[in-house]
Amino acid sequence: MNKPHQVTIKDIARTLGISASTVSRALKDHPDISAETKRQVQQLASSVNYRPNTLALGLRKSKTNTIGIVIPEIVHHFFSTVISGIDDVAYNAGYNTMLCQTNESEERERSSIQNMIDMRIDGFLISVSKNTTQFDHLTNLATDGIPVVFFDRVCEGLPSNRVITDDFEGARIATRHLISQGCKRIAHLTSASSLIISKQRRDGYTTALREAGLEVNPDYIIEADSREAIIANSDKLITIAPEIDGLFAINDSTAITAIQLLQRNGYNIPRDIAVIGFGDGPLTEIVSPTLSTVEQKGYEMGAEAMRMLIRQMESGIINTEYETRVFTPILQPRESTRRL
Amino acid sequence: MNKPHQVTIKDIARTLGISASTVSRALKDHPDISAETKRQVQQLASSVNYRPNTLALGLRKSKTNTIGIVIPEIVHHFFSTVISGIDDVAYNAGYNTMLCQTNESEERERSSIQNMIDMRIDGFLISVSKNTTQFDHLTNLATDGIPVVFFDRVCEGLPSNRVITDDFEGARIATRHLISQGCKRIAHLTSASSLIISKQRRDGYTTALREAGLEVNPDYIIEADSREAIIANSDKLITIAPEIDGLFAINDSTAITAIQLLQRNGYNIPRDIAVIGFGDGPLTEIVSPTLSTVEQKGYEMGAEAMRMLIRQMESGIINTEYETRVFTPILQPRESTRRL
DNA sequence: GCTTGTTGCGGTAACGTTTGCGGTGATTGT
DNA sequence: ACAATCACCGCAAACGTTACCGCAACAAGC
Repeated sequence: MNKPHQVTIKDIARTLGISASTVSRALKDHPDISAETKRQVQQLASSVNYRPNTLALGLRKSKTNTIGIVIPEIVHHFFSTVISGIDDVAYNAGYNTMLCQTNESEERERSSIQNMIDMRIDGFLISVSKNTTQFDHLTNLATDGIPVVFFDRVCEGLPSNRVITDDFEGARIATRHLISQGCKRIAHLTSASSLIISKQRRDGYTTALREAGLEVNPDYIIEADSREAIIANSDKLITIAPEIDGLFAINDSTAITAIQLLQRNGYNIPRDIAVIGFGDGPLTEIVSPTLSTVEQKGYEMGAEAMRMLIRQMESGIINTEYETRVFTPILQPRESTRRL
Repeated sequence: MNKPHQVTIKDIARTLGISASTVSRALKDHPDISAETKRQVQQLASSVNYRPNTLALGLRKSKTNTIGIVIPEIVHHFFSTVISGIDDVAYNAGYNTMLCQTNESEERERSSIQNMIDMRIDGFLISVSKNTTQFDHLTNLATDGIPVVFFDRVCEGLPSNRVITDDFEGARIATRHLISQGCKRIAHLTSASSLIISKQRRDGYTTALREAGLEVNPDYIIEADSREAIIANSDKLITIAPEIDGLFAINDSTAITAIQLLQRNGYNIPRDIAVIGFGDGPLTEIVSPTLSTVEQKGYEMGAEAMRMLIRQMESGIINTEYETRVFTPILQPRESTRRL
């Protein structure tokens, strides 16, 4: 059983003894076509289950109704919720989504984007890789007139549409919360300084300390942003553990791993050291003690990014005005910081 | 700044004063073309950054080098790892991936698949929705000659390519493990009976009980497959809690929620009731007690499914022979079942 | 000299769709 | 009765690419 020929407009035209253009117009209710002809065409079309060939359409109109998602890692609660939000909005608006994970590789980011350009994607939703150092493939999108919305991991310096969380403010809120619980010597687990979000969160952290008249100790800032990184750098954390009474981690899983490490070393959380995370995955209520964090709405961010992209694509105007939507994270205090 | 015209083969032909067919052949090193012409064409092509138009190619060859992923929910650790595996293999093989989540809706499953057919996707990777009751849209794929590999949630009765976990055996292993720890009255948290996987797991559970000479008590089988479902059915679980000494949950998050519920009601895990889950997400080592489970290799399953699909697509032969790859889950005993 | 073969390239059609233009036959207006 | 209007439809080109066929030029073989 070989590939059965998908029925085309020409087939309909042939069996009805009319021209392809008439069929095309009849299908889209063009006023030039008589009611009778329309009826015949539409009936036959639906009875043979005619479906327009999207490739031909895309070729003709240079519009594919497809958008590309470029994301560092799919297996990440935050990112997967973002994708989910994107996909739901896209589906309801009649767009298809192409997905590429870069695995934090710049080279893969470049080639994936190029692939999608080759497929004549209508627009991009991008969260840039941690290791991307050259940004020409991203700036080129703008000069090529392809609409882009960056989310979460945006591209510094490049004017663009953005959907981000207020990382600075979120970190400030988190740190302030620790201070309000009586912490005075607060450490911070951070990520690669190349990422804007980690810089912002660090700034929020130091700002909150200064505002409270507390000293910023560089030894208290450790670069570790994952379960693995904590384990690899456990000695650093253990070294400062006796001195500190608070810990702000750049994300939840890092916070949780730190808590487990500290607990195993005899520290009581939150009595000895209060710990707060960032992101609010599904983990926070499952661990013991439950993890305080600042909530990041991934689904909403994805949905909003998709809506923004649709606006950009459908406005027709490119490159004129950029939008930025900032989501302010919300403090979710739980047991891991309850000291009062 | 309007859309800059993407450079085409015709453009190259025009500036070089040769025909489009020559350019096309020169680009793919056709023997008919002289070395000199090839050199000129290839040099110009790369200097103006020529990229073939995938839509035109797809239209011409009815092959898009794109595959479609249809999945119930993205925000699910297991599924996101599967997607990750798919995407990595696809990327390395030069395929693009289109993604659709059905949100467990049959209607959305149908229309997403139809959308992707309209885009002339080369093949499908599908995990069917929980609520799908009619399967014609899936059987049609076979008659349309479109290669499909089902993974995890396969389509019963429909002969097809499959990548699955041995749910029966996994459940049997899990239940046996509870028995080996001295449990005699073991309850089971299950999912919608329409899903093959839940039926298989239930069968594995009852089989293990019977093999050990233990009685199967229908009251001990509760339909609850998520955090929310447990909370909604908490009274049922609490009712049987005094009688049971073991619990096998259909997935990890259900197991964890059950543990928390039981703990709040004064039960000690694993002393009073030993609990085991299924799936091995990232949660198992984070909770206290750490959760015993049977490990499901999502990434490998995705990768294998993609490889199988590639074989099917590139063999050219459709519909002749179907493959099935079964992954046997591995017991991961942790604290939640340690009674001996 | 004529055939045969080779090398290198161009023309055309085709994939499926849309669209501007034009053309037919019939109806209307004067 | 003649032009103007109208309703309805077909032609052909175009989107970018490739496969098939063919053709010119030139070399070689007899």
